Amino acid sequence: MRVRDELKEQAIREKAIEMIVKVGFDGLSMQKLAKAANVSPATIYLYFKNREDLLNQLYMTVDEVFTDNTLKGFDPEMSFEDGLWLQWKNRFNHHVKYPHHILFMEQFRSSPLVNHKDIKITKFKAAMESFFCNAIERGELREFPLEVFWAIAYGPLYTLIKFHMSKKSLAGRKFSLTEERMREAFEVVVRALKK
Amino acid sequence: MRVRDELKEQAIREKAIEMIVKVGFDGLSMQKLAKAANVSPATIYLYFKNREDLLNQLYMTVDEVFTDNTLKGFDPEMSFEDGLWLQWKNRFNHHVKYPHHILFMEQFRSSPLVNHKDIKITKFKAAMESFFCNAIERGELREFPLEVFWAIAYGPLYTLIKFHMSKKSLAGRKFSLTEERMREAFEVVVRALKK
DNA sequence: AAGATAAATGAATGTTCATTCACTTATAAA
DNA sequence: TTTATAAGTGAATGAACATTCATTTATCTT
Repeated sequence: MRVRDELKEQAIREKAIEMIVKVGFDGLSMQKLAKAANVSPATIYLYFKNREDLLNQLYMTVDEVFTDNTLKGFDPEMSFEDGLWLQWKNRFNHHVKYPHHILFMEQFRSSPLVNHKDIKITKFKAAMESFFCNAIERGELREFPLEVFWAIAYGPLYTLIKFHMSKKSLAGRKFSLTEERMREAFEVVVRALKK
Repeated sequence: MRVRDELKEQAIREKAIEMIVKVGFDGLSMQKLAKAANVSPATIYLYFKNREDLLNQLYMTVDEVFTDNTLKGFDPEMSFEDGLWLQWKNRFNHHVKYPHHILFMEQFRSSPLVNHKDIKITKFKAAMESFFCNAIERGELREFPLEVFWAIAYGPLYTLIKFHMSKKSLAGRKFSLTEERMREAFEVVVRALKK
């Protein structure tokens, strides 16, 4: 029996994300992907039921890596300040390590294809929610709806990450998100949220 | 000479945005669009050079409407608190009035097609930058890089708008962004940014 | 070494796509 | 009315698409 070549599947997955980021969902064709991954078009169909399945599987994998990286060293019982700072660092590091992923995720999420099962997301969401709730119960935080917290706690970070990733600059010079600047913004955010 | 029927162009534009939001860039075909707009495929090509031109024109129009709505009543000389609050209200109202637009914009921006000329954007960016700089010169604000300000000033608003637009809920109940909640978040943000 | 099995393939299939073209229709000017 | 002109059309075109299939190839078991 011939054995499965895992490198082939890897190549397909990687090239697919690369292509989607470069040329959009619109531009991703199975034949071009096959060529880019050095594989026959038919081979793709050994690993993925069809184009939609490929896209969904990519999304699920990318999301899993994100969850793993984000929860690294994290515990919902941490103090609010420590936990949120760890989240900021984890998320920043993740997006720097996998620069393609954030673009892919954004495209995927803003496209109406999303149909994926929420296996890990639930675990992730649960950890985040219990983190916030613990902090509120401990009386560390001013009382807001969860969404308002979430927005103030993470909104700025993602806007900063976008600036960091972007080739363009807001004012004349290109913005680079150092840990120092991140800390600066973080302290403003935490001071605003804490009691 | 036969006269141009502006309703036809309008129909094409509206249906295109509708379709893109519903079915993604991927799913938008010229023939389906023609059918949806009650028009011959060839008619589309009277108003738009080709598919790409159609998409770019849509983007430019949508962006122009956004700029107009956002700058309504706005003056870069306003006090920081008044100006930012007006921005929050303007942007929120805009996105509620044109719920398709934000999804379309997001898809467009996260797709690698963007190629549009920056005519109005420049005017818009200039207004925003001078607004921030004025506030800093007047000594109203703590001194941060522009991007850090921007991130703290708008990041939370957009996260809130996304929650408001989303069908899904973060905790059990669906979140609705009332002016009261917006004001609540706004005050936290302003307090964090002001000297 | 032979046989069995699943991986891998290139070429083929039928479909859908963006775009064009020869033609018809409506209207402004004469 | 007639004529000129541009709007509007349905059908056609060739390219590109997702997917399948008859074969070939590699590797495990015996």
